[in-house]
Parts: sequence; C-alpha cells; structure tokens
Amino acid sequence: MLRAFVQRNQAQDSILLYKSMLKKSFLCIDNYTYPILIQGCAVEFAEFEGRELHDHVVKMGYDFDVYVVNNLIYMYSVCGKVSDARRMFDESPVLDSVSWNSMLAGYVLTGSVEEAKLMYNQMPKKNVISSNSMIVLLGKKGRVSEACQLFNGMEEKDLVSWTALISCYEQNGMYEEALDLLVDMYHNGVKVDEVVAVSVLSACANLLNVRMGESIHGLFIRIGLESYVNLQNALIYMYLRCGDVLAAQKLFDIGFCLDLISWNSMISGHLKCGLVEKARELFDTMPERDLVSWSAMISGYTQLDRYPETLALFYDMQHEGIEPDETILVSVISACAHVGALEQGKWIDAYIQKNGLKVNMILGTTLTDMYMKCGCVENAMQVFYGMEERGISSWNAAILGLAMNGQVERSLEIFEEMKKCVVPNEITFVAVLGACRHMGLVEEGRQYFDAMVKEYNIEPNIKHYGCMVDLLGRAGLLKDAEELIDSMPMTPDVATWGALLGACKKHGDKEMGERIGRKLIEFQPEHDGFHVLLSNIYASKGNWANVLEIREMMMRQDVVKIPGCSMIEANGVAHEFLAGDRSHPRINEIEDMLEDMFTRLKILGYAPSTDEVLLDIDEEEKETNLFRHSEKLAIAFGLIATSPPAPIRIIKNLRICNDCHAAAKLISKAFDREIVVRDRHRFHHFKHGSCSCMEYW
DNA sequence: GTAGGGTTAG
Repeated sequence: MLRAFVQRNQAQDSILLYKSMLKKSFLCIDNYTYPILIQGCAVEFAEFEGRELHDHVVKMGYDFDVYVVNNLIYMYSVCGKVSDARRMFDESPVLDSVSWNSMLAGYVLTGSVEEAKLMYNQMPKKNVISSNSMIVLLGKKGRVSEACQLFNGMEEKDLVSWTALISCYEQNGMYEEALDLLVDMYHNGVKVDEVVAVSVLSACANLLNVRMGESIHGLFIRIGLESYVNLQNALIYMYLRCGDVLAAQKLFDIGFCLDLISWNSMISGHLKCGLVEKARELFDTMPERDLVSWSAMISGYTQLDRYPETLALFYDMQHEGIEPDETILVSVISACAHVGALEQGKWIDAYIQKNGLKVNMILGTTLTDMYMKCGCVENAMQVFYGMEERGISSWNAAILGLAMNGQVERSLEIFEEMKKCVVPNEITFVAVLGACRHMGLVEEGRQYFDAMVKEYNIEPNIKHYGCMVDLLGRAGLLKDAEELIDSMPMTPDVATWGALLGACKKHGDKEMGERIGRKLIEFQPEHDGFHVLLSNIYASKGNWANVLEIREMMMRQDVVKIPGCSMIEANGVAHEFLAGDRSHPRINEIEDMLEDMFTRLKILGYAPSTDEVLLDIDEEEKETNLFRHSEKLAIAFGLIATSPPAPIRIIKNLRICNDCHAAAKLISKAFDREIVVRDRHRFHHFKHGSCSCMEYW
C-alpha cells in the first residue's frame, strides 16, 4: 500500500499511513519499510518529512542497513542538500556502488563538477551508471570535449550513454554532431527509444532540417514509438519550427494523446509563421489554457506589430482573473511603448510594484524603453537606476531614449558610464551616433564612428552608415555625405539615400536633390515619401511645373500619400485626428480653439511657412490647410480636454512639419503648456517657446 | 526493493 501511494506521487498519504502504522505496535516496521517512504520524499522533494524519517531510522538502528542509507543519501541529494548527503555518506559504516552513485547524483544536480570528478576518480567500482552521470554533468556545464573523451574511453556503453552524449551535443548547440552520433549509434546496433528521439528532433528543429526530421519520424513509426506524447510534441515542434505547418497540423489532428504543450506549440508555431488568425482560432478553441498559452498569444501579437490586439487580449486575460507574470508583462509593456499608451504602461508599473514582481533585466529594460517612448524621461531613468542588474540592452535603451528625447549630453554621459561596466555592441553605436545626429554633433559623431571601428572592432553596418549620412547631410555637408555613401562596402539602402534626399530638401540643394530624388523614385516608385520630398523641393523653388509632373506620376502609379495622423490620450481614451478632419464630436469647440490659437500666435509674430505645401494654390488657402494639420487639431483638443500641469502628449505617425513645429513652440508659450510630440523619429518637448530638439530633427 | 539519459510551449 505504501508503495502504491509512492508510485502515484502521493507521498503525503504514504507518510500518514506510516504514522498510523507506528500507533499499531503489533505491526512490524522493518528495514524494508523505510526505503519506500524515503523514496517518496525524494520524488516530491519533501525534505522535512525526509529528515523526520531519518530520525526514526537512527532510533530504530537501521542506519547500518546499506539499502536504507543509500535511499537517504539519494533523498538529500535530490533535495539539493548535498552536504547532508555527504555527511551520511562519510559517516556510514556500510557503502556500496549505489551509495557512490547516489552521492554523485547530488553533485550532478547541483552542477558541482570538481567534486563529482573527485568522487568519480576515487570510486572503488565504477559502473556504466557512474560514467553516464558524469557525461550528463559535463554536458550541462558545456564541457563537451571532456564528455566526449569519457564516452570514448568507456568499455561498456549502453543506450543511456549514447543518449547522454547526443543530448550533450544538442544542448551545446552542436546539432550536426548530435545527428551524426545518432547515425553512429544506429550503425552500432544500439536500439533507439523515445527519449533519444526527443533530443535528436530538437536538433533537427534547431537546424531547420525538416528532411532529417522526416526520416527520423519515419524511423520511429517503423519501430512503433510514434504514440508517446512527448515524442508527438517534439515532432509537432520540429515541423512548425521548419515552417511545415501542414505536417504539424496533420500530426495534431490525428494526435491520440495531446496535452497543453501540444496546443501551446501549435499556437506559437503558427504565430512564428505569421498565421495570427489560425493561432487565435486554436487559442479560442483549446480545452484549457495556462499562462504559457496566454503568453504565446499575447507576445505573438506584439511580435507581429498587432499592438491593439495585444492590449485587448491582456484586458481579456485580466477579466478572467488570471494574474500575469513577468514574461507576459514584457510583451504588454512593449505594446504600450509602440502605441504610446502611457496610462496603461504606468498602470503595469504600479501593478509590478504592488504585487512584488521581480523587475528582472528584461522587464526593467522594457519599462525603461516604454517610458522613454512615451516621453517620460525621468520615470525611465528611475526604472533604469532602480534595476539590480543591467545588461547591454538596458544601457542601450537608456542611451537611445535620452537621445530621442533631446537629452543628448546626458545620453553621451550614460554611454561613458556604460563603458565602465560592459562592452558596447553595435546597437550601442547606433544609439550613440543617433544621439550625435539629434544634436548635429558632426565632429563627435566622426570620432565615435572611428572608435567603433578601431577600439571596439565593430564592423559598421548599414544603420551606422545611415546615421552618419544623416548627420553629415543635416549639417549641410552634402558632399561628404554623398562621398560616404559611395565608400560604403554594402549597397546603400533606400533609407540611406532618403536621409541624403531629406538633407537636400533642408539645405535647398535642388541639383543634388533632383538627381537623388529621381533615382529614388525610379528605384521605389511605390514609396510616397520620396515623391513628396522631391515635390517639396520643387515647390520651395517655385517650380510648379515639376510639382505637377510629380503629382501626375504619383497618380499614374497609384502612389497615395500616407495621411498624417495624430493621436492624443485624454482621460484614458485615445483620440485620433487626420489633417482637415471634422469627424470629432467636439469639432466646434476645437475650431473655436484653433481660432484662439491663431489669434494669439499672430500676436507673437507667427508667420505660416507655406513653402512645404504640396499643392500649387493661393497663399490664403495654404494657410487654411496648414492650420488644419492633424497635430494642430490634436493640440487644440488637448488644450480643451486636458488640464495643466500635465503636458499635452501627442503621437504622430509621420515627421512633424516645419510649420507645426514653429506653431507648437509658440503655443507652449502663449498657453503656458508643455507639449510633448512623438513623431516618427524622435520626441519634441515644447516648453516656454522652445523645443528640446534644438531645431535638429 | 536504492543509483544514470530527453524535450517540446512564452
């Protein structure tokens, strides 16, 4: 009966039964009883009960029974109490090879390689089990060559030895070697089983080698092993990982034994292939969901840029009373960062603190990034400095975020601080060069670029070049920028040329602008921004004929200018505005406010800069168009619907235009309100008539 | 009747 309880993982029940046995003095508790009970404690890591039993064993004088002693050593070992196990081992008058191996198990479990090696070398009688344990331990510690050496030196190898070395390869990323060893094993006439199957299938999945996976699948069907649930799951995962959704689906459909892992694998596999709707269907129809299911679906939405769905599903999850863990919150916070949902983000930050969740490196970095992307620099830095450990990406988030928010000096200071703790990587330099770009720090940028190559041996990638081209171009060094493009070892991408085109526009270089603009349009006829830039270059020079030509080109090729859209959150509700939009329910109040804004701005000397207006229309009409830009509508609404001292926070999908930038500066002065605009590239913090970007954007 | 191998899901 005791054994029955233990076999059904009911150690507590076995202990209860044992205690009632103790009360019935006529029942004989002997040296056969304790091993069963101690084993039960080992299986459930019930250290407390185990110690109690140890006491009884001593009282009854069974500590001379090698069988009982071995079970105690093993129990202490798997409960992680290696020193207790060792004391047992050292003090026991009776030991056999099982005692040595049980002790070795403790060292394997705690990853103590040196102690294990010592023990292994001192063993009076090693057997296959001892050597297999050592291979496993060495594999876990990444000491592949030692494991391999041990394996090769073994006189007698069994299925477990082969499996141990295969999984050692697999866990250390040596997938080819793992598969080769399976073939060896097969040729050596060693039978294979479902345990080794799982390991090699994982290797196939990591190699994206679906053909090898298929033949292993076939092999296991032939030997009749296909119906183990773990093997099913490993197969499903392998097919999904290799992108063979149909094969996975087929296995899933005929699967006689599916569990949560099968469902969760299917969901995440479909998401990895971008099949969101199918994944959602599986999620909605699965018999039960655990945290991993929610997490897979939520993070899937985030990774596929479906941020509103991320937030909606997170809301559903809370509605069902399920408590999120750190991993899920990372996805949700990242979605908040993308859509600029500051209120939601703050709520999660508070939730983390209230529930005592651990702000690990990833969570802290994501929070820092979220606050930065919502323009809340101080909150971001508070999270950053509050983190217990910071990784490269944490530093990168801080550097990038500060730069994006116009605090370039502080950003470069953090970079200096970072160098004392970790070695910067290529992303760090994208951030640092980006910081220089935001401030037009040409010399500094050149120096950092040099240092990156010479001091840190980082090969510049296309992003680094893009930053430099932009930096030089914006500073008016158009020739240098073009030369740099010509010197790039890789083919410049559209963004790089686009940066130079933007610079031509900014510095009114019509000749170069026309040359590059025409090239870009030819290269990417469907891209709206290049047409608009080139057209604006012509417009600013009064070349209306060319403007018209570009417009016709756009119409011919069905290029539609992406409409500017501004979003503002008021009392937890997001409001969106398009240019000239009259659909908002409070449009009358907004228009009155626009009038008021216009009057006050005129007094402060505001002159609409109409040179960027695409259309060839008269000045008055241009002014009206300008004053209906989406960001101005959003600001007007912000002035009505929100109150100081909270800043008016706006997110725009495109870059803010010259006129709106000038107007926003004056509005911040005229209405004494801080305005924070996040555009496509960076933040603008408007305060007392000036902007944090110092006119570089 | 005690000791050794695996993995798959975020």
